[in-house]
Amino acid sequence: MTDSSPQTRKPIRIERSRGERSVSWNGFSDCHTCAVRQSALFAHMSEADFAAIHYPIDEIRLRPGALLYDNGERADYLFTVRSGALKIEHEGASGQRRVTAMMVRGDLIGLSAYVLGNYDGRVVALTDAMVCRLPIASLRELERGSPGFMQGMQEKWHSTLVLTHAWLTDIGMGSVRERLARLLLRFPIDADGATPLCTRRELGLLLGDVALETISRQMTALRAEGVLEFIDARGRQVRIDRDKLAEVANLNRA
Amino acid sequence: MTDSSPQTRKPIRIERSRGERSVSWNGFSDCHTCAVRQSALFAHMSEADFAAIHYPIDEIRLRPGALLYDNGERADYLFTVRSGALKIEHEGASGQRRVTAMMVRGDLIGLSAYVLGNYDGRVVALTDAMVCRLPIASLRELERGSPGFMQGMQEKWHSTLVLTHAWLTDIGMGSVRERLARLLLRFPIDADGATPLCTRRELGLLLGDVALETISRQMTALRAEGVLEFIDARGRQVRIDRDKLAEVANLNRA
DNA sequence: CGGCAAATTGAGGTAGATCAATGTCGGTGG
DNA sequence: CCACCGACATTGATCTACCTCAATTTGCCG
Repeated sequence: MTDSSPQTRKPIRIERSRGERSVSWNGFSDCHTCAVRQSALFAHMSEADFAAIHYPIDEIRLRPGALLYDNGERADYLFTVRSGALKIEHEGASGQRRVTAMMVRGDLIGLSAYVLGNYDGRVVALTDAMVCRLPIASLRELERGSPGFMQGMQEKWHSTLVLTHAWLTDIGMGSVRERLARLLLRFPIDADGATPLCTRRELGLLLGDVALETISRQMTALRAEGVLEFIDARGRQVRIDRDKLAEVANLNRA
Repeated sequence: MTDSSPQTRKPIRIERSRGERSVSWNGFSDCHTCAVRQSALFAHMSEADFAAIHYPIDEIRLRPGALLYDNGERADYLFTVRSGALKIEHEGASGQRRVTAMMVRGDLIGLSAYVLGNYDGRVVALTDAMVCRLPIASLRELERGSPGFMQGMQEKWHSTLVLTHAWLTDIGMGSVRERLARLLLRFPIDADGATPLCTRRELGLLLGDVALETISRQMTALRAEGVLEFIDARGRQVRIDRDKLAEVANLNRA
């Protein structure tokens, strides 16, 4: 509908490398055809509202281990996840890190920055991932323009809280075996039915400081039971028998 | 300033007994002299705004174990804590309960109900506690009337999130000894310098399903070390050497 | 006084941590 | 192409923090 001032669309190279792991700009998002648009922030926005965004929405590719943002950084963008998985970490008073959520397709990242102006927590990619980068300035425009926006924002905010609570109970309680099962079920499946994972060490951290050896043992056990099939020899990509795995995950209190 | 329509102030007996444990109405809150008013929702509200509340703010006394509200109940009130301690519980997909926060003096309870209309989670008193009951209808009036209100609400909301994250890291990670130490430090101290606690079982649940025997052993150990002094014979009330206890709590990663 | 709920204390079992060795893949440089 | 390397995974052998089961004690309340 409107011309989204194409001249502002200069391709920005985001360079925030972390060893060889990197974050890179990947092109402009075609929001109109994006499946995520339905589930994300814009669910009940009209096409007209949507077209009124005068800033470009970039698409960013993250490799495993890449840092999307760190705690306290000045925030100009929010993000929605298109593919892959990322973790949100928060730091305790005495320096301990704790994962408070895992974000997948459709989830909105960085929401509290909309209120605070700075990012709260730390976001790292677990697998290869794609995110869309939404300029906060655009969102503020929308807030002025469209009436239902702020309510949608609040709902989204609330659902973030719910997400965290679900994470806590699912991932924080029970035997390692159960919790690992629940965690694996949260990883997104790609087109060919495979599930790309992160390192065993990282899986252990996601479960809240579980030794990587313990994870390894549980993984091999699950493979032996036919719940997992290793695609990659290292078991970085697996095929999951979701019914069986759900069974394992549900062995909790009556 | 305004007449707060005293005729609406009929003393309501709240009866929601739970065995002998009960919730009871205790009188009308004198908000103007309430120390909590500073830290709570009304921090930057003018006296005039405040006087414009046309519903009574009741004060409620809760005995240990009393249920303030349960998940899914229709919500007409928010609460602020005047004294004592309460826990917030959330239920996981497979029925496990997990404590997601402990609320003490000045904390605001039930905030998400302001958006949803129903309570999210379950709130139970850990010790004797007093809370103020704020009619949501009043808050909506304020939202219309005073401009800074909604922002204050969002900040409060955000700080709730931060509280939960702090809880997670402090209480969810490390040895039982450390975590117990951090938990004890969170209990409020009453006028005479004593700290009323809850049962060992309950302490175990707060730490996320720790056996009550383990708690008992740790408590006696801490007493033997002179970190705690038991006032009550049963150790339901203790005097805490906060420096020593903080030391115990900080034995974490370098 | 009897009865009940909470706390303590002991003994033994177990999930998971820790230490250590080996195996395997993927890359990088000669 | 091979040789080497570093990161990751596996596997085994202990070790230990914590759970579980069980007995006993101690208030507290009708």
